[in-house]
Amino acid sequence: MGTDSAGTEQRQPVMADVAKLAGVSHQTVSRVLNGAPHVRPDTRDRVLAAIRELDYRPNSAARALVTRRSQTLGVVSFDSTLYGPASMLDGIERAARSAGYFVSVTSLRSLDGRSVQEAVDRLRDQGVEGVVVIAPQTSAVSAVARLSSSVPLVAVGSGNQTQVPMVSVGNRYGAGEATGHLLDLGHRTVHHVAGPANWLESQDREEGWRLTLQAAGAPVPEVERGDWSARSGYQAGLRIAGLGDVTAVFCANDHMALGLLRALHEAGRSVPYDISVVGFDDIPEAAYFTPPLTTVRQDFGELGRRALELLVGELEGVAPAETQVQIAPEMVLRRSVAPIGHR
Amino acid sequence: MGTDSAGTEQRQPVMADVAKLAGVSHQTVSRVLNGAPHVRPDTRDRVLAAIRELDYRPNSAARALVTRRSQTLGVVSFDSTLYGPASMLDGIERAARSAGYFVSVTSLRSLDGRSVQEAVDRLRDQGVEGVVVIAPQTSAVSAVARLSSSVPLVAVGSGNQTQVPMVSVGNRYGAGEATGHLLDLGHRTVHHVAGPANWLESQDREEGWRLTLQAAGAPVPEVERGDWSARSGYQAGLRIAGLGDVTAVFCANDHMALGLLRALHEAGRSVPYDISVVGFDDIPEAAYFTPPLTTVRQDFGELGRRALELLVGELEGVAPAETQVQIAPEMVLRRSVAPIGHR
DNA sequence: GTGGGAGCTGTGAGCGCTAACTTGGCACTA
DNA sequence: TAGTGCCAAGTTAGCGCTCACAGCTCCCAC
Repeated sequence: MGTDSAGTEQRQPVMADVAKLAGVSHQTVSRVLNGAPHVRPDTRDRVLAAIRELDYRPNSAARALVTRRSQTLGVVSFDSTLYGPASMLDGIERAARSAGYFVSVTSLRSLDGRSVQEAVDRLRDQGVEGVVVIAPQTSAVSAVARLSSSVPLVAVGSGNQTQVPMVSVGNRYGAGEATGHLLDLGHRTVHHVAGPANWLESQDREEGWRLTLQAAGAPVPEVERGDWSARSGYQAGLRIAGLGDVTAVFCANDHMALGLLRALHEAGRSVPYDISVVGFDDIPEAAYFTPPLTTVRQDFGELGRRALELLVGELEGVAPAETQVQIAPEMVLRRSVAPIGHR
Repeated sequence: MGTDSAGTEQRQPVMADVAKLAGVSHQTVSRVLNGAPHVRPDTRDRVLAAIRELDYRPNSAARALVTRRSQTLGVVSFDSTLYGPASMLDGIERAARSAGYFVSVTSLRSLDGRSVQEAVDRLRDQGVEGVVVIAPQTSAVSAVARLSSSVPLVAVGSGNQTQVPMVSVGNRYGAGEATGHLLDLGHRTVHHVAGPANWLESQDREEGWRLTLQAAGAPVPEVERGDWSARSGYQAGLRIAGLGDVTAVFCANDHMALGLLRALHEAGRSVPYDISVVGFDDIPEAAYFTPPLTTVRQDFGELGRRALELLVGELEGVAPAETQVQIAPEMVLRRSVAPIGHR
């Protein structure tokens, strides 16, 4: 306790302190802070100087309380260790920052509807203004669709779940391109290592593959199913190597393709001379697999950015031009594919 | 505008609404919400029922304003697209949630001190109670050290920067193990593909490698330097393949090892028969490289968890047992190494 | 009885900010 | 000179919550 009646306590300065130092009212300080008009330049300068001198920081809780805006968005992610979700999160965060929002994240371990609901509730309790859900499992999407939520929400993933604004990649298209490319090279048919059955991306890629085969009159082989991991791709590869008549494989992601490559190598099958392999995602490492992997590139960062754009549009009352955004993937040709019979 | 004077407006219920419905004062509602003692069971039940009926959610801004606690922690990450940072973020988020905190993230694109300062300031403006910095560059660490910040802060990365609480991996130790293992196998020396010179992890791994060679009296070859990417490992690999007398290479991470493997393969050098290769990290895919990669495993999730533990300890006034936590990495043996002369 | 300590609940103030309104001054017009 | 309008401030009232402090009831010891 200082001798001065004002005290010299060691507490954070508040707006009133700035006002006193600058010789104005707290409201004028607020005006300066918020860029309101009708403040004389020299008054503004005095206020700014006082702010600097005291190292004053506005209290965000107080502001949020009165404006009812937290400037914070929530992101629910499934497994942010995976390359895809991590990249989307990164894209979302960057876009959010440049739009003036903070980003609060929460990860899901389990993918049932209840845990999605819980995650969104948690975020909502924190006061987020909107939520992006990165949860591309069918269960999660349907959970999102019937989410009893008063918070604006955008999903990123695949699916034609029109109840919820959504941005996704043209998985069906990309898978079709990959499959078509292999058929064009003379392969009689194309085998498929699919992702988990409950992921929308798996379903769409599988469908794209299947429809393309059917359209070309090619036989549709039984699907091998993995879980996105290299390990599961390896196991699928061992089974495929045992089949004997396989000349082309389309994997639903690059990690599984890596495992497949490994299994084929161990089984003494040469890629691409015996078997051509195509992946999906184009992770940065795909160009350095043995052999370099032909794959379908999707821009995860862009996906995240577009999702955020959609959400911010909704929040700030801009008419939602489209609530279903689709981003086209693009084939990247590398040495893991060859025409049939090429040796 | 209802006929009732109370109105039937469509606004979020507040504590007073719950209190009125339950026939108690707002303070009693608060007590129930915060688990305070001296509330009669049936009163508590009435309040709980009212909360459920109105779907009441406490306003976190109001609570934060009065308690001066936001229940939010900040994370500054460098490139959350990379496997390491993404995994740490994941570990941090999970640990934070179970400790009752929210997590707000912000990504750095550039790594100079100023942008670290900005990121921390931004988080602080948002009202976070503490910050974890995942920024393993020397520049970032020194920036953190002299950060003019009134927020508790923990760094995760390497280094002996004792001014800041820090949790890191025994990079020197791990690199020494890897190098020693290769020497034990009869290799005359071990080449090294290092990470960026300004990353602490690079520096420590390089030092571990160098000291081990020197201790064994082995010659210390010139270092090849990459940037963690498979691409840079590939380029280093091309150079190493041109050297001719190399029999063992230790790469500072698995992605560069992947590129190296690719380059050696293209150059017609067999791994492990001509050249043994060891990586660092043990990313999930390392077991499926061609050949499967011997590497040094570090548990990123654990790293994140420990960092958060340290931070929460600091926040909640627990005596900081240790402010410098070190986690031991562990070698994982796979087929990319062989004794010298083995064929 | 009556004082007093528990157990339970209510009252009032105030966290730091913004929104809405009010006030005072000055220039320009009629 | 009075009236109008605009600019540049100041004043007041909350936002929804928690904290500190009263009360009130009940029960038991003396």
